[in-house]
Amino acid sequence: MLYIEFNQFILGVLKTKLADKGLAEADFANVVLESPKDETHGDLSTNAAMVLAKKVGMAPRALAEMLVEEFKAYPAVDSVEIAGPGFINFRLKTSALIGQGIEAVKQGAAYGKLHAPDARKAMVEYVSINPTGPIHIGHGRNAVFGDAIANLLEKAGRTVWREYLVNDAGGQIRVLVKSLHARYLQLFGQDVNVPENGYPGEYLIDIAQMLKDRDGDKWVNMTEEETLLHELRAFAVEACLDLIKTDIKTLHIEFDRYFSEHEMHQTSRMKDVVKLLRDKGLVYEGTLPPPKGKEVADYKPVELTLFKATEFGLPEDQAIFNRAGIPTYFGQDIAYHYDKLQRGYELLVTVIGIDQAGSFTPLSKAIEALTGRKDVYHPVPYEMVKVLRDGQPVKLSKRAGNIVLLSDVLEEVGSDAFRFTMLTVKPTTSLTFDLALAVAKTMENPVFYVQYAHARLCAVERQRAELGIAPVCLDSLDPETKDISSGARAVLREVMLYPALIEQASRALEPHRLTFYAQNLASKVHSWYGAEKWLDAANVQATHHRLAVALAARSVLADVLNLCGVNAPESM
RNA sequence: GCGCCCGUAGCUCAGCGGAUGAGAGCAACAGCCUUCUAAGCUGUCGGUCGCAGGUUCGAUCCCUGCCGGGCGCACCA
Repeated sequence: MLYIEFNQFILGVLKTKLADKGLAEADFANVVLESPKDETHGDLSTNAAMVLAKKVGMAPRALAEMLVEEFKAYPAVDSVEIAGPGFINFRLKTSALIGQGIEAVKQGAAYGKLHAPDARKAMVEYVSINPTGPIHIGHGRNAVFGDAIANLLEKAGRTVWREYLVNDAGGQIRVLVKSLHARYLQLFGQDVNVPENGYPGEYLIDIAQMLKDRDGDKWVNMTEEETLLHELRAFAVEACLDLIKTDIKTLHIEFDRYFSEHEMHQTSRMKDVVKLLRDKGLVYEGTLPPPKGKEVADYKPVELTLFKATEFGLPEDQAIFNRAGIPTYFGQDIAYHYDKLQRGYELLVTVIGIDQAGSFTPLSKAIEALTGRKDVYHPVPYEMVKVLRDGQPVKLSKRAGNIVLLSDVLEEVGSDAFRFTMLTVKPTTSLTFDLALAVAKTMENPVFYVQYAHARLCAVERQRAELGIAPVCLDSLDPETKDISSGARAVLREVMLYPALIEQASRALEPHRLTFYAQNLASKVHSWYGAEKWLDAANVQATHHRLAVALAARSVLADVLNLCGVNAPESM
């Protein structure tokens, strides 16, 4: 792939030419080869001279001058210019771009696939919502991002494992069972309310009915909470998880594993990790000060097992076990992540709500302590989704029972529109989802713009056959052809940049760049489509050159949509 | 009080660990279908990048302090 090879060539030149300047590997880390914002500045541009000038002890432009001749020697380079404060701008030969187009068509889905810079196995953990009810729209954002990140990492050449943590061991399950039991009793005509802090959602009525169908009145006279918990836990969790899995499936997401917290606690992970941290002097028995900013009437200092988060500059230490000796959420988390490490994963990505920032920060420190590395744990925080219904904000609360269900939204706008829309905004921007607008705006949703481009490219191929024009033979194309218009060249330029997108987006774990690239490429396609007629039975050779470009665009467009988890339709 | 996120065109948002005259989509306005899908194309309009300092040859981007919005803050999840 041209971009990758050229990038390596540039780094090679830099290292050779500046070998005696005492530069370290790290100095080259900031050197980037990118497409200039302004296309009149060429096809690619590097900041190398500016980034390295200071270390080398030369003025940026002078350093650039020194390097230009070497760069000119690269076969695909047509011309090199030094611009502004010291940018080195490259214009590539159109024949080289055509070569990239041909490569893209030939390689298909393999085009843009990279070899990971290091072989560490990656695990992406996402969704992971508690199995206490259906998914709401905010979790949908998590699901879409996690899945796209996993796709991206795979495309970048990593081995990726997708996992959902089923938190079936905490106190919320106890509450769930109590709520379910109340609904169950209601089915038998008893005047019982769902507990104050329980789950009032109507889905539990259906689940209670399933329980009644299965067990009849077996639990009507059972009041022993522990027995109910023991007997109904698995049933309740499974039923709720089924609701979640249905939505996950609608989004075309598949996990490699639903990891059960409950099962993990049958192993010694918890004990082991605490011992490890204790041996490092990071775990001790102590008390926590009263919480700030929030009145707690019944605060009493109690001796707990604590993780020394303050050692890492955090304001408070973190409890690993509560006063009853049961692992806290944080405690479970370090055990779970220790488990991931034990399974051989060394790149741990977790898509997690920003409201849990307080929990993933100490966790990152614990993982740092366990591995001695800072680049193992990568939380991807995302802002909550705010929902407008009839112009009014909807308070998202599972407890209040007025959540906006993902399944409802998907029914209204479809998986493609939902996934693409979620990926058009970076995760740390809070997103307002206007339900009325989502339906009404369907036609102006950018996903249709991109899909339409793909459909057009397919339509042209069908038209070709109808006109009796022979299919394109890639090996007989002439790279030096003059049949490539500026519109077609612009498309090829995007195709050439696709590997750069994969490289950069995967490194930054930023899948929203995929949708921006897709819109950009689609825009170039539509623009070219309007500017020039592609099919011309009287000039088959020129037609073939144009069709080759169209095929390349189609292949890349399909691939980038695939990474987003969005369909690439052949017709619309 | 502390912590995390955000504040860029009327609206929704990009701007990839600093740099070549601030971008896209939508909305508004003006054009383009006897010719490959007009769910499209072409053009116009539109921003003192929340405010104030600082670092630099240069800041939307980095640092500090404000202002505004969202979220979180024991042994809840």
